Order: sequence, then structure tokens, then C-alpha cells
Amino acid sequence: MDSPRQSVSPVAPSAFHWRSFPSTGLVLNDMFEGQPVESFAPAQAIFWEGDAASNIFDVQEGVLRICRILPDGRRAIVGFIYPGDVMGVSFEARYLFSAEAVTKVKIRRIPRNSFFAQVDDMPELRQQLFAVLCDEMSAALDQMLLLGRKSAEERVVSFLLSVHRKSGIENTIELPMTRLDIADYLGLTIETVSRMMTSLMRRCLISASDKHTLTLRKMSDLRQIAGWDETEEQMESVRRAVWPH
Amino acid sequence: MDSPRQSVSPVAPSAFHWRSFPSTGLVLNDMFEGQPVESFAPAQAIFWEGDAASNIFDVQEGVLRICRILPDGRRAIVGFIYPGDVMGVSFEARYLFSAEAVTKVKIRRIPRNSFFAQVDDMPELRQQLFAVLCDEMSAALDQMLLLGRKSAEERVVSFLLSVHRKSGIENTIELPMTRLDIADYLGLTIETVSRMMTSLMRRCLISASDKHTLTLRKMSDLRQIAGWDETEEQMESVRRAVWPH
DNA sequence: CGTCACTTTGAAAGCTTTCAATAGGAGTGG
DNA sequence: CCACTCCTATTGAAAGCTTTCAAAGTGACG
Repeated sequence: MDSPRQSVSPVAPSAFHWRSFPSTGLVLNDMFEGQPVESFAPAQAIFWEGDAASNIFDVQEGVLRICRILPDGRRAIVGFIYPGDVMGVSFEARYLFSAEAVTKVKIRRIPRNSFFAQVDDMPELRQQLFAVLCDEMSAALDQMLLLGRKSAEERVVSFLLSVHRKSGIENTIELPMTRLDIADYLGLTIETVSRMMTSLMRRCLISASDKHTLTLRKMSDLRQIAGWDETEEQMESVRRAVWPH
Repeated sequence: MDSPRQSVSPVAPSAFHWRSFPSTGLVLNDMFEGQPVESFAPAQAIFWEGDAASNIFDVQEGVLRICRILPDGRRAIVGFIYPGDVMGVSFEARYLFSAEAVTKVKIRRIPRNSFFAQVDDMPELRQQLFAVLCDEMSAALDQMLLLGRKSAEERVVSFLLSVHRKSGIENTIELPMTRLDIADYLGLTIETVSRMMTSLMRRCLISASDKHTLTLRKMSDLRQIAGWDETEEQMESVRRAVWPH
């Protein structure tokens, strides 16, 4: 996937001029240098929704899930966090969601205060912070379309493709999360997720070496099922977040 | 609803100190002063998803819907925009969604370039821009939970309550959008929305003077149906976006 | 080899959608 | 002022997709 470093200096779309800063090459993740690395075991929580949002986190290894819970226990996973992602940059006084380790996870943290103080002073970091927020927003909009208007099969295939785009190697993807996590992410039940997987395998669109390692066999068919037309692919190339000036 | 002016200087949660700037009282909306006011008729589009994101908009009057469409025509409305909202602050080179007038709408626009140039130079505006983005993110997370895990009735009631919070007067709310808009916002069909409304009326939880003007009769019952417990109410008070320092 | 957690599969139930028809309202023209 | 049209909303009945409930299968671990 794109590291923040890569996403800051894309080919500039013609419509704008991009401000050029003295190229220190500083990226958000660098702010965490020198901080101790903390490890979390699978299922451990890093923070809970509603906690005072005292820290910003940099994920070095592993995968996290971020989720919201209804009073009666129903859960929605609103995103998965991969290495290189900066997490907890909500602007509110309290975290908007809980974060839990899916796999073993290594993170570093810095206090919100100093994170924002630094970002406030450095235009380069500021741009990146905006970029992060806008990438998150873009992903959130995609997810709303998925949850509101896609069928179970479309949701599962969309998910597989998005994992592939983020962390796929060749045509194989790793799904470190459980079926329950996937279900809560897609607004389905574990049974439905399982059935859709089975159905895709029977049709040879995917195959599984083990339950958490899949191979995507027919990308173009899968893309069509997910509703990822060429337009969407096109969009990808311009969804590099940048600060116009 | 809260104007940006109000949301910038809330009671500070105890965990942080808030940077105090020379109080110019400048708000994002002020950046649009002097710009001509443009009018749009209901159903007119202000911009389309994928258009070059050349402008930022300030909504003075009316209500807009912002939506995404699947290749086959299925539509998801990802939000409604009310007066005072600033729209189009995506960070990408192209708009992430289409914006269409629900009612007659009056807007002003400024070029992205100058919007960001100004914001970049003024810490006060910067904070507000972050605030806007984070409010949007918070709303997006709420919506994902709604779409992924709430029943039809819970969705409709949640919607009514959120409209009430944004623009309710006493216990009455205006729903300028059609049932189709509401359905596309809630991931339902118009028939289901209609049935839920009918059901709520039969139980005297709401009543309607006309199809677009409702009275919420039993707020606490409605809140319970929507899954808005006291915790959530509590959250509201700390969801005033601010820049920690 | 037994336990436990996760996953898969089957069958029935349930909720929402689809299809179809009716009703209500605003605007137009005779 | 009424008839007519169009669009939106409501209501009913049947269909469909996903969920729920239940049971069996799989794999990691002690």
C-alpha cells in the first residue's frame, strides 16, 4: 500500500499548482521516532471509545480493528488499521471508536498535545494530516455505499479487493481477522460471510490455501461483482491526497 | 444547530489547554464574504462526483444531498447539508461525491486554491477546518453503525432524531427531502421508510401535520429505539471539535 | 486425545424488498 | 372551478435474501 511518504508527492493533476516546501522529507510517522515500542496481543484493546483522546498512535506491525458498539452489544467494525497508518487522529476530546489488536501489534504513541503542536508548526506535516483525514473520509464514503446498497456477495468481494489493494501480494491476500470481524465490518453475519466465500470458491473466483490465505483467481470478474468499474480505478489515481495552493 | 462560531470555543474538557489566539472571531464562512450568491432549484446538481474539485462552497439557504452512485444506478446518500455547513472540503483533486439541491438553495463559492491558501496562513481557520473534517468523520462513523447494524425502525428513528438535533424547533422537524432521499440515506426502500413512519404514528411516537412536518411525541421512547443512550448524549457535549495544544 | 474457539453447512424463520395498486397534492389547461 | 396529469407517498401481498437456530467439521493447543 501507499506509505504516507509516497502519497505526499504525487504527479500533480493539471488543475492546481502545488506548493513546494523545502523538502525535508519529514512524514507524520517520523514524529514517533524515539518513542518506545509497545506490543499488544490479539484481542487486547489499545483504547476504548469514549476514553480521553490523549495519544496518537503509529502502527508498526500487525493489524488493528476499530469499532463502535451499540448499547445492546451489536458491533460495527468501522475499519482495519495496517502498518504505516496513523491512528487516533480524531479531532475530538475523546476517541470516536475503540481500537483492538487483531494480530500481535507493535505501536508507538505520542501525546496528542505535542502531536498537534508539531503539526501546527510544520506545513508539511499539516498537509499530511489533512491527507490522512481525507483518505479516511474517502474510505468511509465507500463503506457507506457498501453497507447501504450492496448485496452480501458484493460486500464480500469488495472487501477482498480492498484488502488486496492494501496488502495483497500478487493475487494472494492475507485475512488475519476472523469471520466475525469481517461480518461486523460488512454488516453481515459470520454465516453469510462463510456462505459467500464458499460460493466464490465453488465458482473458482477465489481459492484458499488456508482459511486466512486466499488467492483471487479472476480479478476482472471479481471487480465486476464488486461494482468496481474502470471509473473507480481511474479515481484511485487521483485520490492521492494533496494540499492545493 | 451549532454554528462554527460557537463550536470553536466550547467549555474546555479538563484534559487539555486550548491555545488562545487573538480573538478575531473569524470563521470559515466569513471567507465567502463578497462572493456572489448563486441559486439552485430543487434537483439541480451543484457538482458531480469525479469533477475536478475546483471550489469550496458555503451553504446559506436550503438543504443539499450528497451522494454516491453505483454503476448500475443504485444510489447512496451519504449526507444532507444544511445552512452554515461548508461543503466540498475534500482533500482530493476531485470531488468524492455529487451534490444536489433538495430544496431551493443559495450558495457562495470560492476557489479551492484561495480557500486553502487562507486556511494555511490562519491558525484559527485551520482549527475550524479540522473541526469540520472531524465532525464529518464522526457523522460518518455513526452512519456506518446505523447502516451495518440497525434495523429499519432504528434507522428511521435515528434519522428523525438527528434531524431534530440539527434543525428541530421544539419537538417538530422539517423533512424537506423525499422518502426516496431518506431511503437512500438509510439504506432502505421508500416503502419500508413509509411503513416505519406509519408504524411510529400508529403508536403515537410521532405525528404529522403534513408529510414533511413531523412532531416527535415521546423523545425518550424514540431515543431508546434509536439506541441513543445517555452515554451518547454525554458524548455530544464533548464532540465539540477543538485543537488541543 | 480432549477441549475450545472458529468455521462451515443445513433448514426454518424473519425482515426487507419487490411488485402492484391506490391515494394524495401540486400544477396545468380547458 | 373542475378535469387531468404527474409525481410522491401509502398500503397490501408475495417473494427473496439474510439471519437465526442448530449441528457438525476443523484446527490449535495442552
